[in-house]
Amino acid sequence: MAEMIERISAGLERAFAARGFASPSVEELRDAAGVSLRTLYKYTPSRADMVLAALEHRHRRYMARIFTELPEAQGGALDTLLARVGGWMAEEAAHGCLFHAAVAADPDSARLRALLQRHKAEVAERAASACGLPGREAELLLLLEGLTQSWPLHGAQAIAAAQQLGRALIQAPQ
Amino acid sequence: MAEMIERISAGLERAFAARGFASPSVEELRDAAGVSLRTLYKYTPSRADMVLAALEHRHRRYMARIFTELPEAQGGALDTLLARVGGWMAEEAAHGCLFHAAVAADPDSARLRALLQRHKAEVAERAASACGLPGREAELLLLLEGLTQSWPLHGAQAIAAAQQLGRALIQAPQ
DNA sequence: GCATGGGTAGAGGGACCATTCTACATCTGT
DNA sequence: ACAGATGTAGAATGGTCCCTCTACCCATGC
Repeated sequence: MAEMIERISAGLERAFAARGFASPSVEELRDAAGVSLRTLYKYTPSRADMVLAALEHRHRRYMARIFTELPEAQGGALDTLLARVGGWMAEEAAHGCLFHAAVAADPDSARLRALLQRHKAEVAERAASACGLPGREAELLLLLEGLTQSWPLHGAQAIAAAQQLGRALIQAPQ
Repeated sequence: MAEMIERISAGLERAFAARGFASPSVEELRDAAGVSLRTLYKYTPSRADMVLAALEHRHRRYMARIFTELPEAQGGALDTLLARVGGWMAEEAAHGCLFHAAVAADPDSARLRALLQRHKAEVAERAASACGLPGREAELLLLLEGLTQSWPLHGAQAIAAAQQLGRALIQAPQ
């Protein structure tokens, strides 16, 4: 059933977000997913697949939360975007970006690397289009990544810094 | 001897940088350090200590490479700083910041978290003082982290984006 | 009534790994 | 010459973990 993989992915995402990627054993993941070991392995045939399922679920949630119903105005869109990322950090990702954490925990996995790249590229692209700044994906991704990574250290100050740099980005041409 | 711990730390840093923090076994670390298992455990009594020794060594190398002999001029200093971080990424950290990777691989370690915070705080402080931008640590760290994290995706474009945002930071007051 | 598909519960295999311990080599100062 | 500190080489231990497999339960349709 489609609901089963959704339920499993949601549980896995919760488990990995709370406990990191290295330490939770498959038995802990089973408890978090709320199914039996056999069913867990049926839908995600290896621990690596459990990681991928969790990240795909997170990607969907992140995109939905960050990009839906942004204001139309250029500056307003970017400001809102950055504030939402700050809110996401506070509520969901106090330990930093889950995609980077997954790759760091298993740097040899090509599938994981590809998923990270796809996630970041899609975020940059959606941000550029939402803010009306085509071709500025590099600058926007730099702001978003900088905010995500410096939020644990500077909190609300990091959001303000990102918004200030974002205004400079909009005013500066080229 | 002091040279022994230095040699071990250097080898450990190389091993973790090349293979990540999760997968290398202590035997691999021993080979990378070029000493016996007994000596390795004498200077770093647990695998967690090996990680800390590697990160301390990296911190020293990073600070020395990024911050020595920066130009005096405000804009020149920040431009050079960001270019050097780009060079560091290309040559030494193609897979991203080693400190973040270590914390991601073992999120429960308080010592590791503290070391990450100290490293980032010191980087931000040195950057602010080198660029003559006291009180702008949050903005500078955001730029540096953004560059570090987006470099794997955008390469030289990421450096240019960081430098452009850096110029905006210097011109904008407050 | 019962075959079947999809679920639970949980034990076991086989491999790997961090750490400790034993036995031996080599330098150094006296 | 030799005692002691410091090193190497590598085996043994104890534990954990991923994954598989057996045994069983239960709804649904014919």
